[in-house]
Amino acid sequence: MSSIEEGNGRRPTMRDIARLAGVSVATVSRVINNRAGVAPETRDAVLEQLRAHHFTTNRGARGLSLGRTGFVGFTMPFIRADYFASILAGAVEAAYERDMRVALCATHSEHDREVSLLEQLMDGATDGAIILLPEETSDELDRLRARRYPFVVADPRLSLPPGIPAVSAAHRAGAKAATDHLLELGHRRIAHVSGPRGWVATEERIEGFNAALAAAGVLPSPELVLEGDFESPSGYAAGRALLDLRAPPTAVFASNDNMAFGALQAARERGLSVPDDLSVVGFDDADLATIVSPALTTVRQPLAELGRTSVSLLMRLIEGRRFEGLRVELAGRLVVRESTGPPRLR
Amino acid sequence: MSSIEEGNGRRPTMRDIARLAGVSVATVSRVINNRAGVAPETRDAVLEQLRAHHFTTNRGARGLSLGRTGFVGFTMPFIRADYFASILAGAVEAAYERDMRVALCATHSEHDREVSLLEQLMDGATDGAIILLPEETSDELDRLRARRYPFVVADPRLSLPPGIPAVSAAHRAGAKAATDHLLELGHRRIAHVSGPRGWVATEERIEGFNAALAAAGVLPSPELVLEGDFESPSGYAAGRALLDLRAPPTAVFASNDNMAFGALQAARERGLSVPDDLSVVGFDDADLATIVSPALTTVRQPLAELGRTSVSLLMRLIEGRRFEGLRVELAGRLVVRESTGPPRLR
DNA sequence: GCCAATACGGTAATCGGTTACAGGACCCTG
DNA sequence: CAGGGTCCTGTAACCGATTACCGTATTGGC
Repeated sequence: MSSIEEGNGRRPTMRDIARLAGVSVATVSRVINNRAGVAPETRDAVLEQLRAHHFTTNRGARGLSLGRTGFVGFTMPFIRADYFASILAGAVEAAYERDMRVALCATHSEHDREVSLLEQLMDGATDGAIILLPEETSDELDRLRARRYPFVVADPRLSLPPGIPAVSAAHRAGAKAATDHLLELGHRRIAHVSGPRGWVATEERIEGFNAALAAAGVLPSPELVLEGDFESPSGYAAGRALLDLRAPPTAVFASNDNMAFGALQAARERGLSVPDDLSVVGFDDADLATIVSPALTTVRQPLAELGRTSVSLLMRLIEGRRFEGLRVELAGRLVVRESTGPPRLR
Repeated sequence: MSSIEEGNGRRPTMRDIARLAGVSVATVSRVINNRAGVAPETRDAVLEQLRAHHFTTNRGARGLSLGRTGFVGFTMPFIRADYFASILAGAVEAAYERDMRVALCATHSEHDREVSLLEQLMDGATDGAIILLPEETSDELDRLRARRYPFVVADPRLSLPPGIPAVSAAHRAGAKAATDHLLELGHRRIAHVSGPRGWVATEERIEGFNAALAAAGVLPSPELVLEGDFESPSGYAAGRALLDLRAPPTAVFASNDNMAFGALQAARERGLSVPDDLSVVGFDDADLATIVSPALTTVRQPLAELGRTSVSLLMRLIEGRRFEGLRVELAGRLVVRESTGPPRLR
């Protein structure tokens, strides 16, 4: 076939193509970028060479010229199948549609590592970044913003200073919907297994939980609110503790699915039937929620959408105007499955 | 504080630093890259400016100069399933240790898209790529290799032409271990729910399954081998079909955990007890395997290790010598949990 | 006091694109 | 046929780093 790149392994450059087509690099560039002002025959000649030699434009070089890299950074504490992967998937999808790539970094929840990753992302390697569940303090985020590096916080862990763009889920509304559902079924002793205290997600979900109880005229009992860490074992432990109470709850609202699974397991161990003896509601709607038995009633978080929205917000930041205090909150919705039902009559 | 980048948002360049420190760019470069031949005072002066202005070197420009981008591409069909997430996590980790970034692409199992992604990765945007479960035909992969773009196939879907570096799991050995386990427990009517026929993983696991049976002197019965698609519903369907047989199996070895979960569900529906009435073994050791009840006996695949190994192989390709026909196979191991036991006496 | 060796540090080309600007060819009009 | 447009195309200066090569001090030896 041709000889430029088949044999010697060197990718053809625009200059190669220009020489072969007997034109200048400027013309080749015009053809590649579909700019007007090139005679049809010239265009065809160039296109032919481009195709014959499998030319693709060197992103790095283009980035240098344009001051854009075509990369979006994405830092996350962990890469896992559940929550994180869903958000990531949405972000990758949205980036692809905009002809951007996603540069991935896992921080392992180490603060120093995340900070240094951000430094590295800013190395002109990316045009901006999405920081999922940031480990940074508000101060650090503020400083980052002062440096004019475009970034968006996805699902902030702690509450953020104003002026930092963030995308999060509607924790309060979701928690309220979950609790309302249990109340409507007739439950009155409803427990809550929360996430780590202090996190935005935790506090707002507790608020939603309490708001629902208050609206229904149910007095909250502190003994029914236990703190977990969003991992399954903590849900299991909380479940056991709750079932050991003199007056155990008839329903549990867990702040995420993982902990709900743990609670389910605790109930199963006691030989309790779900939902007859205990109703369980989760939060997230992880893949597992439908696979587990009984299938979990849960608040569906629009995780992929969260990723997508983060990218679209970020692109707006990158492309131009700055926004002050831009916040997006995405609504979830309750998905009722098999793990909730009316309390057993006593 | 300083004035270069705080106010106007432009990142300082080496030229800025050089001017501020009263030296040339060459000297700044020498300092940055820790090269010898710079007087201590000069070095200090430069370092001071570097720090004062938060200089970080522009990766894109450095990439252009050096012909290296510091990016490794990673294409995968999906991000969600935990199989993928685990491998990705390993790869990101390994890349980080080598000061590389991972550029992520999800193909959604669309062949055209994957091919075009590879084109894009080769845009000088990455130094090489890892292709997980490639959609490409062997021909296409061969052509890719002819272009001298370094890449490694992780967990090949179809069997690969020689000369293409690949990292895969020890399917045969894993399947044999799983089947041996069931045989040792005393099972003789053992069913297998396979993956899609033609896939390397499927065929090799079937081979391992058959090898174990043969070694134990058990005649294989074709009616006990059903084809699934690695998704949970297909395992459920297969489970129902198997239990409908005149002489149902006492044990099922599913080619992955998802299908094993489906089989578990089918057994539960029939009111059968696992493992007393039916033993079930999976393959993968997904997160869910320990959460589900009874906890699933399964073959643990070293998924994160698969990602790590892929990166390390890729780096060797990128850094230099070519290897012909480099193949790595990673061993898994059987994890015995609660879903397997001796067959009920008849 | 002179010369060579050595240590530093600067100049400029380069990587592969983009693009402002200049300039040539051609056609049309008066 | 001169002058003015229009249309196409080329030249060359960037983008921000790396680095081969060359020039200049400084120093030490004799």
